Amino acid sequence: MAQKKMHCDCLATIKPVRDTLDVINGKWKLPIIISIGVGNDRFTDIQESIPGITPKVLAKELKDLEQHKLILRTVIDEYPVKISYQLEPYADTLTPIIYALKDWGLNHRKVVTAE
Amino acid sequence: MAQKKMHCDCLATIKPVRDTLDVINGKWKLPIIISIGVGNDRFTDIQESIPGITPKVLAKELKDLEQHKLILRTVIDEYPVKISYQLEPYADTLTPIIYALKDWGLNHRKVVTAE
DNA sequence: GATAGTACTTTCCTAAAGGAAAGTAGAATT
DNA sequence: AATTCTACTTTCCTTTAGGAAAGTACTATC
Repeated sequence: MAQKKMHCDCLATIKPVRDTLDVINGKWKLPIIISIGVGNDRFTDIQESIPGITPKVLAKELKDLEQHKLILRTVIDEYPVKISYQLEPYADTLTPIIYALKDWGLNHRKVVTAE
Repeated sequence: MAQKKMHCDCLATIKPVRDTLDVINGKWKLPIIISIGVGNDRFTDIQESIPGITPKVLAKELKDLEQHKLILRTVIDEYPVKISYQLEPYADTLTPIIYALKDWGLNHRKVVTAE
């Protein structure tokens, strides 16, 4: 028998984790979802609520998130024309992830500053 | 008074989330932690357990994770010299994040294939 | 002296992410 | 005709991530 030392299989966890990372990867997608979730529905408000984001990056990420059915873009036909961004209900399923990341980040800051 | 329309403040959430993302960003760090956590402690085993990873990328990410005190690198002085990678206890604090990402990924696959 | 085994490193390359600064579009107001 | 407002777009550039293929270092065994 070709008995080899085998690595332990962990694909059952790695694969879904990577599926998720493919959707919410990068520096900006979760911050944008958080910002919209908290009530910022206009391009400029979202931009101002996220330090360091440029309009180019914001526009690109908003398109990505729209394609992933996480946010909804609505044109409001007033003067001047406004655009409203809202979370799709599906975006709420990201809440546990956001809280897990927030909690870890808060604790990590304590750990790092305690050093 | 210079009353402006104000964006809603969400920095209390965005900042810790970004702190976390700074540590576990990229395609490979969480898969590596999962692999080591499940029992793969050797370079080659970790490499084989994560589809698509190259030795160069694995070596770099292992160094990053070691610097962040998430894994421990131990030299075993046998012949041939072996290296053992283990999770630091601190890496266990990432478990809630990993499960949240795994659960979301599993559900997302259902959602996407149902379309 | 050659070979094997483990854990990488090196080189070279492409693609994607990110950023600064300025510009544009379309309609209403002055 | 010029200005204002919102929501972007455009250009140009730098940085980072990722990947393929081959090579290296060390030591023990044959």
